[in-house]
Amino acid sequence: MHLKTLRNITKFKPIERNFYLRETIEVAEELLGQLLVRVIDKNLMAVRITEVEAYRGLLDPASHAYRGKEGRARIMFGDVGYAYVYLSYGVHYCINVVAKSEDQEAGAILIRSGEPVIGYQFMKLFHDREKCKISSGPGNLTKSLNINASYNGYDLTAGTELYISRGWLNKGEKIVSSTRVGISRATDKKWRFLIAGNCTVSKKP
DNA sequence: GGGACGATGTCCT
DNA sequence: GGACATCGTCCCC
Repeated sequence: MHLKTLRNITKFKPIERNFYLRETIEVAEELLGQLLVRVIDKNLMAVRITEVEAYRGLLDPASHAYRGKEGRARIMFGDVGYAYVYLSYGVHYCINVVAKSEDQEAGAILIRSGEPVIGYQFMKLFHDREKCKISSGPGNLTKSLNINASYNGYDLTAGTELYISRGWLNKGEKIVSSTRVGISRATDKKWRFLIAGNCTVSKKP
């Protein structure tokens, strides 16, 4: 990251809860460029979010919330700004942030990829990869930031061990949408958003 | 109770 | 491009 940009960030302050109290898809798009901040024993790490997917509620067949609130996705029916973390394929953790308008019963955004901006060397202790690959894809992202199931239900607005803070979009960066990755239902919905051309995006649209 | 199946990543050919 | 690791959840028998 450029020093100029770093100077503009006076403090890593979590984004307020109201940011997430809007239509899931709208929040998803605006999450691009924001910072996912991780603090472990006074070590600071942050990635700039480059790829996300919106998952809605009872009307989205691809969503874990599709079958109702009595399953693993019950967090998605709760208050906004909290993390929904689940184990994928028995191997990888994936992290979502709950976001929905007051009209929506459920909704969350899967954070798929990020670009390391702070603490890359520390991240490598958890996942030793080059910068473009270390947080590319939902499983790699959680591995590089040492996020596991204990963060399911964690408040991402508290500003403690894990939170989201204001970031930036670089000049000329464009946001594009595409269909979501790895799903077998509702494959027509273009609810994946990414920063075009960024090397950390997991699968080019 | 049991089996199929993932919002994936890696390694092999 | 394909096999497979690996386990929680869900759905059906």
